[in-house]
Amino acid sequence: MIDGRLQRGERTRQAVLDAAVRLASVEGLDGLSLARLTATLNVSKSGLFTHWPDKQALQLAIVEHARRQWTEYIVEPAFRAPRGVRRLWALHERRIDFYRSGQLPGGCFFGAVDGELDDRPGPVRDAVADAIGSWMNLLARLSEIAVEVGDLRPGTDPAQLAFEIEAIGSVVVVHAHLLKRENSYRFARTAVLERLRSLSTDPGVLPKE
Amino acid sequence: MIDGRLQRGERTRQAVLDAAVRLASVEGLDGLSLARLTATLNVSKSGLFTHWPDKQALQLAIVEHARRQWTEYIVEPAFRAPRGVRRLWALHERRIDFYRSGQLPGGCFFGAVDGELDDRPGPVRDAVADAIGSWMNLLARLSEIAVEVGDLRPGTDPAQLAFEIEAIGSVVVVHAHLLKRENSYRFARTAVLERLRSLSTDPGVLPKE
DNA sequence: AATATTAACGACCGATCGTTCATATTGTTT
DNA sequence: AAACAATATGAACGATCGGTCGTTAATATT
Repeated sequence: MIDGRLQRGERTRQAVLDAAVRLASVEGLDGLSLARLTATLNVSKSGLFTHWPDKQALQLAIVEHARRQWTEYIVEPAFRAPRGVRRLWALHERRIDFYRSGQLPGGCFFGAVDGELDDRPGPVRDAVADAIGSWMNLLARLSEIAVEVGDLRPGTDPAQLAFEIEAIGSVVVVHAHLLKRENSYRFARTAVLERLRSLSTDPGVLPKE
Repeated sequence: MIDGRLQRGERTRQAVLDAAVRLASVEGLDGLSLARLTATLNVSKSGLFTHWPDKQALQLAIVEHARRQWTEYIVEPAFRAPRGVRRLWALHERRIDFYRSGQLPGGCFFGAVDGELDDRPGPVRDAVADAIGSWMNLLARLSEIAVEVGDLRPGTDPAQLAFEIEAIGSVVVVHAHLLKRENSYRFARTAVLERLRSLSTDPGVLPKE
């Protein structure tokens, strides 16, 4: 038995979070004002406080929502690739495709908010740092596994490789949106692909380009 | 003969811009409010309008100021290194040192503002895009020269290499400040150094680590 | 049918935003 | 000394910010 009232609330909540992540990918989390958020929705400003006690709680929910989207669109599909270097590559490829698909108008939620939270302590900052930290750990762990299964040469530093992949992946948004350089997506593919091939024991398992 | 009034104004202007770049490296350009900017200075909020007609004009001046600092602290010193791959490396090294030195509390002005201006048209956005675009062109040009003088292997794509160096350089701020990972600076050094060595005709001209 | 519960709203609050303006202060020119 | 020019200020403005409150609509429970 389903309570129609709770159902209605849940529907609204998801609609707000969807719009919020989209908006925040452009304006950031602080730049996002409640009035402008509700402007494009069938929700009043005071209606937001039915679901979240204050703006900070909403911001935390937004971060959580963006994180779920990231997992759903990028991490989970990549895990359909076989273990080792191919899974690592799939992760990067999915990410670039996600950016290029224009799913979020600003390109990337985390890219839009990381700059404004750098040195501003608080729960929101911690939540974003935790999300990005987990992503980094995932990259490092998959790199480690790729070494263990023999795809990548022994001696390869997983943390170093994770750092490099993340660098290439994160800079592409700025270059594509701010500098309007469409070739950024290709550069980002090439950079990581060549790097992985150079570390691979058998480059043949990776695509040619 | 110097007009003491103009002198005074110029002194104030520089003090404001210095503080503004520092503050904006943490809060961004929009997050920066005039009241908070003047709070730490001996200037009233209305006093700002003596020097700039509105906030946007001030923001443009701030971008210009940050750009001058970037040139002064990073580009010019790097040009004391000999032409070729060593100059390219010096550029990256100076940049990482600038970040690590903590000259700006937020680490990097452009890193703090690029996310919030991604898709928001206007003169400020254009100014930031122009600054970063020039920097990219410099990286690409120095890469090109490094190929021409024979330091880097022929066939090296300067734009691709510039993209990779910029990626490594820009991500280090987020990792050091948001994730508080001190090893980011070392990762960023190693990544570019190894990349350049792998492309060099004579890796001996580059430092070992 | 009467009562609780949940979702959502409009009106309003104090604080802060960027901005204007009349005025004061300081330094230069005549 | 008088007139002028540049710098800087405090008080106030309308707009917008995040947030509160009393009320209504819809659904569920008794």
